[in-house]
Amino acid sequence: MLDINLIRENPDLVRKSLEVRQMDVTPVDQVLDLDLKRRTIIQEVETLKAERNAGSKEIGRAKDAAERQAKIEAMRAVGDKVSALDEQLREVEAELTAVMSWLPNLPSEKTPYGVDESENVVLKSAGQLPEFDFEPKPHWEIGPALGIIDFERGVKITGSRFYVLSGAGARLQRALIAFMLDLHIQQGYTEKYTPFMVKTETVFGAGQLPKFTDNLYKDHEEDLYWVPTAEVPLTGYHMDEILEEADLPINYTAYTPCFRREKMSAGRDVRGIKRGHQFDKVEMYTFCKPEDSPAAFEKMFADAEETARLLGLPYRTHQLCTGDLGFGATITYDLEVWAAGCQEWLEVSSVSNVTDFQARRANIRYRPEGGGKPQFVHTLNGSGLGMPRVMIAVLENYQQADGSVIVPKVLRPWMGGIEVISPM
RNA sequence: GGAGAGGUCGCAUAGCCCGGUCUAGUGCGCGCGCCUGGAGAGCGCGUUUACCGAAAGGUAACGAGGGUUCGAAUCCCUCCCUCUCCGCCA
Repeated sequence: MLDINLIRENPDLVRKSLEVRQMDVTPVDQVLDLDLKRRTIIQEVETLKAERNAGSKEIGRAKDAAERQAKIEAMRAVGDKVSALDEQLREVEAELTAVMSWLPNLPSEKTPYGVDESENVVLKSAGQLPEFDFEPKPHWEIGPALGIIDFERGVKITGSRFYVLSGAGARLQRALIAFMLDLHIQQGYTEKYTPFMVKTETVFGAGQLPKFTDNLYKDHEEDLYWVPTAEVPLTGYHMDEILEEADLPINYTAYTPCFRREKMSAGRDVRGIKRGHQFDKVEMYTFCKPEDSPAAFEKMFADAEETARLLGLPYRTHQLCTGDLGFGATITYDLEVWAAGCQEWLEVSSVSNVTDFQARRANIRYRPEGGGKPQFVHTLNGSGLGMPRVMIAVLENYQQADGSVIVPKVLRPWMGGIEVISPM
């Protein structure tokens, strides 16, 4: 959510931000209009309420019955006006919130202009692309051949885009999760195990509602959503709280499965495990003071990079341009790892500085040391790498001519002595 | 899922039966000051948040949302949560 004061005082800045995101600017005028209506009604209704409060007190003190009755009649009239205006105010405020909740965050001045993802800026490449003296296979061949990915069973149990990991494959994923969590803990994050189902307010706070309704799974009976990312419950963790400045920054890491309907991407990336309705991910999340968020952003991205580096995966990084920037983000770096089999760079991490956008929605503030008004915190989120895609890269880059796959050294502590995954 | 109890200003509580003097008393905690060689005790003052307003000031919030009323922490309804017991269950 944007600051209504900012929109009121600097509407051109907000229009500009919508333009660079290639979005329609008319909501800005709607907001200005509704905001004016709102404030007009508030002034009117609050004057009447003050009158009613004073009048009601007099009634309490009034001795003369006739005078008292007259006053009651008068106040009843005032009360009716108040009710009518309150109703109007509710409507205007609901409308205002509705429009506001669709406005994206303002891009940072450090985010380069661009129309769409083709204009994202390359930051760097790191690591050596693996070389093979044979034709490297895609994971959808490696996995089934090794008996560690079972597409048919997934489809049988649930439907298309679902799969089962078996034996060393399932274990490999568990190793990845454990490796990442332990690494992030070393990097200064506190592990959280959160609910995987959350209520509407929580999804709204993280900025996934109302815009991404179509991508969420929902239990309509209980009015609960399945988390599309750990970012959602981690944002909600401090919802409606006032944190102490001394406690900031707060860094969390969490493993969760992620559930996405992906209606919009139907038909894309259907082969293999690249894009499913359910996938596992380890997330990093930070709450900090506004002035600290640029540095926290660089740190979090460095932490994501370290994850790829330790796994020995060649990667490259991008900065998203304004046209490709996510809804709540002001600035985003993406990290892609190379997958030798499908010959593709796979996006495995996206780190964003969300500034106070989620903090406003979720009402997360901190009290400055030495007192003063509570301020909104800044929040940042980043994937500590999405599991299936990292798994793809590991399987495809570490494959050998005989069809076996070498287990990266950093994962071996969790593999129970398995150094090479061989056909069963 | 059933029965009962309860949710009030950081914490603990009073107020609710009998609606107005209650944004709300008290204790603890916390902050500032006095006192003291210093500390403690003691004393004094202060100690939620949001919104509207240039300001003065005003409005709102006693789990949430509705209702009754001139007026609701207080009465009525719905929902949520916590605790105790029962049922069921990994």
